[in-house]
Amino acid sequence: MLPHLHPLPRSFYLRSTLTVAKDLLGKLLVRKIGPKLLVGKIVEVEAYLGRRDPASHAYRGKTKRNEVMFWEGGHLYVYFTYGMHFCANVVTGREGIGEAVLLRAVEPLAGLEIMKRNRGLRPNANVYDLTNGPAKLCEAFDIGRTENGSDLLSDSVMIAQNRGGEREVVVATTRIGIRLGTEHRWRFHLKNNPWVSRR
DNA sequence: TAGTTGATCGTCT
DNA sequence: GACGATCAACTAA
Repeated sequence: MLPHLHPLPRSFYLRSTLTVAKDLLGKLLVRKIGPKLLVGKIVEVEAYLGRRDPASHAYRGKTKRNEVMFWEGGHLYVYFTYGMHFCANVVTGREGIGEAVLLRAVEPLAGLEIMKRNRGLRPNANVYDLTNGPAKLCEAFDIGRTENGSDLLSDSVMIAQNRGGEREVVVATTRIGIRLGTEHRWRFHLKNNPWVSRR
C-alpha cells in the first residue's frame, strides 16, 4: 500500500530555503511510533529566512530555544508556543545558517484513526480538522519536545518522496500569524487542497 | 461570515 | 512582565 518509504537525501535540504519550501509540497511526512505508522502529504508550508527575516525565530541569532534552526539542514525544529501548542519546522541549508520551513498542514494518508485519537477527536470527526494547521498536525503526529532536533533521515520522523504523485499547482501568499515580514509571499500551498488552513 | 477572546507557559526583554 | 510562526469557542449581524 505504501511501498518505498525512503527518506529524502541530505542534499535535498542543503539548498535555498525558498526552493526547499516549494519542493516540500507533495512530499510525505512519515512518523513511526513502534508498530504504528502515520503518513501525511505536505500541502502547506512557510519559509523563515533566519537572520534576514524579522519574522523568524533566528532573526536575533542563536538562543537555547532556536538552537536547532542553526544545525545542518534535514533536522526537525520543534517549538512550544501560546502555552499549549507545538509547531514543527524542517531545518534548511548548511550548519550555522539558521533557516527553516514551517510545516503548516498535511493531507492524512495513513494512520487516520491514530491521528484522531492523538487529537482527542471523536471517531466520526471531520477529517479536514485533523491536520489543517501547524499545531494540529503536530498533535496528530504526536510531535513534541522529544522530537526537537530529530534527524529527518532517521526512522521515527522522516520526509519521503511521494511516488506517483503528479505535479500540482503551487500558490504563494503572505505568511500567517506574524507582525513583521508581511510583505513577503513566503507561504506556499497546493491549490484547492481541502487540508490547507484558512481557505 | 467576520470579528473577538480565553486558554496557558516558555522565552526573551 | 509581555507576548507569541495557534486553536476553539463565542458573539454579532
